[in-house]
Amino acid sequence: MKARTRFAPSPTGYMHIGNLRTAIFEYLIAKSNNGQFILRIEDTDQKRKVDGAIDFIYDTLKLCNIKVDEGPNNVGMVGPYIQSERVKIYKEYAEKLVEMGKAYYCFCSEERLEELRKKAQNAKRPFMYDGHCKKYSKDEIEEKIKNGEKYVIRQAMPKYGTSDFEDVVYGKIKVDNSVLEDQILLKSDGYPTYNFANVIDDHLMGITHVIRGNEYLAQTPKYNLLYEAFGWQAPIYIHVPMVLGSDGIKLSKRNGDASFMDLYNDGYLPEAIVNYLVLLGWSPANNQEIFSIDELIANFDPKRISKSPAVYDVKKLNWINFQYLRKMESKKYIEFIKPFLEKTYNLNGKSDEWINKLILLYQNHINYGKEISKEVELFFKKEIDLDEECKSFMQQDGVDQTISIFKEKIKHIEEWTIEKINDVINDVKVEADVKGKMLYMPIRIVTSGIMHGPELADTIYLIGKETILKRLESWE
RNA sequence: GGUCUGUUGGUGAAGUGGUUUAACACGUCGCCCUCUCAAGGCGAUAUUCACGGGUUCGAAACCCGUACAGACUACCA
Repeated sequence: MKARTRFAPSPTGYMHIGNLRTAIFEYLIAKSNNGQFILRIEDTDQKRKVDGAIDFIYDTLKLCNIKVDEGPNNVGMVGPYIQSERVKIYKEYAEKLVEMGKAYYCFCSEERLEELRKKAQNAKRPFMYDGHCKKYSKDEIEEKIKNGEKYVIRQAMPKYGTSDFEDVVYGKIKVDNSVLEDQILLKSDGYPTYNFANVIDDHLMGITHVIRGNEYLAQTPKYNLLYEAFGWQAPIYIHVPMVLGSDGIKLSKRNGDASFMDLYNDGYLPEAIVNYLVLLGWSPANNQEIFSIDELIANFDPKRISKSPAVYDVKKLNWINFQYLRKMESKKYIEFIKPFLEKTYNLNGKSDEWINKLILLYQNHINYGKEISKEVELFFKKEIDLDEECKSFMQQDGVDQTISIFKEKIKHIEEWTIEKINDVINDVKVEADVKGKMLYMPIRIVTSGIMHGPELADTIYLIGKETILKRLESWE
């Protein structure tokens, strides 16, 4: 079966990873069924609209290697793809529904609704619109509209019986019709509500699989009633569990790094983010953890989506990103990391060869791009400042001798290469008759000022002859 | 309050009635390697699947109840 899925965000200019994950699931289901992935912008709430949001969504998806087959910027056969440009369509269908007796005009004022709400609250009863406006005749309605009275169109829910449907991940969901409210389909500003627009659009756009957050699970019977009223076939429903923050609360802007762009800017690879996100709430039949997008398409099975919410955990993302980073080709890796280095350090006067070596030195040290800056700090410090641990190490017998031999040898080194530096260290080993810690640590401390760092010869090489000699001179 | 949903270790999770004395991965801890850090290797880390009943020869898995959590209950999506 060919699938058509859709990603239908509202254009708020921000995408948290829960949203992105839904988009990924939608994309994977479309592609694993040889189908299309559609982008539809749900901007029926005009107050929340943000300029440039559509391009932002396209950019994000593109970074993630998710190709939009049809959408506002690459229009297909079932456009327009922005709901605010489809208001005529919704109005037409809403009126059709009224004619069929499945919906009705409602002229109730906000005040009246407010009063009903209060009454319900006082009586500790759930609030439900009372169907007050159902009573108007066709003529009365026409009259009211002619007089410019504001109206909405509400769906007329059945009062008895139950509605059920089958969800791919949650199974059978059953709801009593009596708890379904006569929800608003068309708002008084002429715009449809989400509840209406999504049904009309999904049908008109030929959407076969609806993938969305499980907050819609209990609402779906209402949508099915709409499909039924029009005589349309309801799509396959795949409701997905929420993504929670580490505090166990639903992700939101306030979680900071829960936004894709924040992660991207911190130097997480989009492939790694996608890979991680797919594993939140879904698991493959085998134990594979690292997936290319094509492998995901080949392996994704919506039946294996979990029912319970997943907590977003950066530690695992770090690990996955690290797996991608370490497997990158040197050239690509350097290209990727360099901007993060440039952000914190002035690289003027440093050769490309130096920069590249430095970056490569840390290929298996960092989890994400931004981490490079604190790792390489020692190579940009002018002064070294020994801590207590270093100082006390340097108090030991024989250390001074090791240093002076090293000083002498390194001063007369022929070429400043890692190999030659290693030769010098080896010579010191023989001449001073020390090895292991007693050989390396004194040299390490005097040259770099710290006890922990990458390979000594590399470190010395990158710090540079001039600085090394200066540090050795000022020792004692 | 009502409706719907969920509950396996710090985290992601496997598991659909019987080699499960609960996989795998992240994390954490320990050991090895090593001048150190990182990486890598090895090992430890849930007497038990929210709780209480049942069904069954046998339950994390099936049923019922309770607790807790979340979502929905908007002219938001």
